[in-house]
This record gives sequence, C-alpha cells and structure tokens, in this order.
Amino acid sequence: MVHDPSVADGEATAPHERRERRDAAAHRQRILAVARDLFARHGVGAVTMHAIAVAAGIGQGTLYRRYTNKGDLCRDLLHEHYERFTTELRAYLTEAAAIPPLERLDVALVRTLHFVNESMALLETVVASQMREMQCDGPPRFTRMPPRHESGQMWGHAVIADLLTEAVARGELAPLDVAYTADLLLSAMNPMVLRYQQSERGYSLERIAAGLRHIFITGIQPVASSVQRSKTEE
Amino acid sequence: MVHDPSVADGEATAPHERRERRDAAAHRQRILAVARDLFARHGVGAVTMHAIAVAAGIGQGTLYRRYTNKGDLCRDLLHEHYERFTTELRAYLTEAAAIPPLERLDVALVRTLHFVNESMALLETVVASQMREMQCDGPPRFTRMPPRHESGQMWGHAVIADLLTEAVARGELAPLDVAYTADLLLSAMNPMVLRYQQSERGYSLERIAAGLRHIFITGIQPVASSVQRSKTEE
DNA sequence: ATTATAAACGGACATCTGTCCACTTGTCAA
DNA sequence: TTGACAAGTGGACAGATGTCCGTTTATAAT
Repeated sequence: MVHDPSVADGEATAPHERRERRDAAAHRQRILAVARDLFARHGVGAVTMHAIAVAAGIGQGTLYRRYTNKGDLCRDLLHEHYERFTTELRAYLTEAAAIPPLERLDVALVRTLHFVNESMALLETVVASQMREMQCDGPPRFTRMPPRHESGQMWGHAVIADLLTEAVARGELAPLDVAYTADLLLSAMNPMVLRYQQSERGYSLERIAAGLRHIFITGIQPVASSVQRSKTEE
Repeated sequence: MVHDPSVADGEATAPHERRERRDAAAHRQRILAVARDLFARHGVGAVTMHAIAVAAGIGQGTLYRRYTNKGDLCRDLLHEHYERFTTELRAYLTEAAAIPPLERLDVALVRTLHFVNESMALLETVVASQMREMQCDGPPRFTRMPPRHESGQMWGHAVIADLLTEAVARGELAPLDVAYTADLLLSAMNPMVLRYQQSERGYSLERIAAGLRHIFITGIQPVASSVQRSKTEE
C-alpha cells in the first residue's frame, strides 16, 4: 500500500480518508453568509430552509447535506460567538480560582444568562431542533450526517457542577445533588424558558438574574433563627 | 325586539346566541374516543391529525374546527384527569391550612410532579403546540376558534405563589421574588424539561423531587454557622 | 491525461400542520 | 311547515421540514 496523505493529518481511522472538497467548503461559507443575512432581515423563524437554499443558489438537498436541520445551521452561525463566550468564561474561572466558588458561580450564571439572551433567536432554533430529534415517537428518523453532539450543554453542566462540588467541599454549601442541581439551573436558562418568561410574563433579565441568584446562591431559606422565632410567636 | 332566550343563560353578549349542534357534539365524542385509541396504540407523537380525522370518519377541516391544533385536542383528552388533580390538590390545600406553608408546598410540588409525569405524552404535545403559537415570528397565524387560554399554567402559578407569599408572611421564608420563583418552579416541572431530565439524563422521578425540594424548600444554603466554620478553618 | 470513486449536488417527493372555502344541514322564529 | 342563516362539513391547498436518489464533479492514483 502506498503512502496515504491523510495519515499526515493525524486521521488514522480509514485508508483513503477523503477530505472535504474545496467547492463544498466554499458553499458552506456562502450558506452561512446568506443565512445570516436572511435571518437579520426577516427574523430566524420566518426564514425557511428552502429560502436559504434558493438564496445561496444551491439545492435543498445540498443544504441538508451540510446541516441536518435549521438548528444545526444556527449552531454553526453561533459558533464563533459561542467560542468567545466559553473561552472568556473559562479564563475568568481559572484566574478567579481564589475567590469563593459561589461567587464564581454567580458570575458564570449572569454571563451565561446574557449570552443566551444575546443569542436568543438562534439558540431557540437550536433547542427546538434538538427537541424534535428527541421525540422519535414514531419511526426512527434518518439523518445523513450523524448529529454531532455539540458539547455546549454538557460543557455548561460540567462548569456548574464543578463549582457546586467545590462549594460543597469547602463547606460553603450544604451537601446536595450536584448533578441534578446543575441540570435544574441549566433548564432555568433554557432559551425557550427564558423567552417565555421575558415576553409572556414580562420579567426583565435583571429580575431573572436576581431571582436565580436568590434561589441558587443566596439560598431561599432564612437563617435558622428566624424559623425558630416564627414558631415561638404562634 | 322580541324576547331573547340566550339572556336566560346568563350570556348577555350577542342576541341569538346559537348553541353547539347536537351532531357536532357527537363528533366531538367520537374524535376524543378515536384519538385516545390511536394514541394508546401508536403513541401520541406518531399519530397525525389527518389520521385522527380519517379514523373518526370526518374531514380534517372539521377536526381543526373543533381543535385548533393537536395540543388543544390533547388538552381536552386530559381534561378529566386534570380536573381531578386540581380538585384534589385544592381540597388538600384548604384542609391542610394549619400546617406550615412550606410543607404544603412540598406536597403540592410532589403531586404536581407525579401528575405531569403520568400525563407526560399528552402534556408534551400541549406545550409543544403552545410554543409554536408563541413563535409568531413571521406573519400572524390565523385560527378559527380563539385559543381558549386554559388556566392550567396560571392556576399552578397562583397556587405556588400563594404558598410562597404565606411562607414569607409567616417569616418561614426570607423575602423573595414570589412571582418569578413560582415561574422558576413551574419551568422545572415543564413536561419537556422533565422528559429530557428523565430519558436523556437518567434522573428518576424521586431524585428530581428530592432535588427540587432541596433547592426550593430546604434551601441550598447551609446554616450560617457552617459558613463561619469553613472560613475560620482556612 | 486518464480514470475510478466517493463526495457533492439538486430538485422531486413524502409527510405533516394548519387554512380556505364552496357546500350542506340543524335550528329557531314566524 | 317553512325558510333564513349560522354552524358545521370535507377535502383541496398552502407552506414547511426533511429524505431519496439519479446525476455531476473534484480528487488522487495510475
């Protein structure tokens, strides 16, 4: 067997690992540019995959080859912004390792909230697609490309869980179900939940942040003394 | 103007208030029966509105006349179960008015969790439809019947908010944003959130209940003394 | 250059939700 | 009874998502 150039790239899986065609890469850029433009002009929800394909001058099949669904495309559009967000947060968390974990959690929480809020429209589409994928009630769904399990959610979970674990270890927090609590916190910052709370219930982002902080960081219980007081009053 | 019989029914809006036709009522029953059967046999997600219409021997337009969407139909299917649930919970809350509000909240929380869990499939469809309604990103949607804003969500919110308010008033809880906290609690019991946590993250219902109780009732903060201790230890 | 081959392509298709609208039928007043 | 009319009906249709598959084309080995 002759020299396989793909090996040089560190890909040691299959022989003759064909890399992405140049024209395909060009298409990808065009799709992203066109989608960004259409989304900006008409809103994410009002733009169909068909419209994107037409505007990009490609077939719908080609579009779906690249992105299994609209959420996938949105995720790619968000990629740069998301990377910046995680990088900065990661940097903060390492350099602030000295301050109490719950204070770090507070910062992480507020920053995440803002990130989600800024990227609301795209993120909403991402999670909407994920939900549809999750259904799978009827016949199994086919997808040409395996849905690359973006580490997004899991990354966030790990960050929160680590901070909670540290807080418990330091005795700044009573022992608790760290994994579930992290999930709970994440679900409270789910784009769809957040949008509902903002547009249907009318909560400002600041109010939401304060509410979350109060529940998950300050703690909702009063100090033991006040409970005692109320009981003796009766 | 002659005597208007509709006035006798307490409906003082329009004259000649025409009531639902008998045959229409029969259709309604048949739709519900057929849908229940199909859902049971193939799963809620796998049954289309078209299939329901065909199985019920009516046109799709007729089906959509009665129910603006699948979620609406599911809500009607759930109606009896839901009524029983709210009635029982209401009864408990009145008769248990003597015990501390936070204990009542605990009971309400666990019962709600179980109700949602039992009705998962239908409720999921209900909220999925609500989400689609909420989007409205593009052109406004038309619906033949006004989407009767089921009091479901709001009822739950009021119940939780009342219990929290009472707890604060009695000094058993530090003052907090009652309205937002109630929403937060509800969002944690959202069917889609719950399903994700159970099937994707693998949490049991008991674990979820315990986690919720710990955050929203026990409180996540340790008593002040343990914080002090950890600080002096360093 | 030639050629084999897998990647890429594109648009017809299948399916689902929800709407429209011309037609039918039950109901009520006269 | 009868006739006016709004409620009810059904199926074609519009618009979206996502799939299939016959065809084209970039790439790499020869």
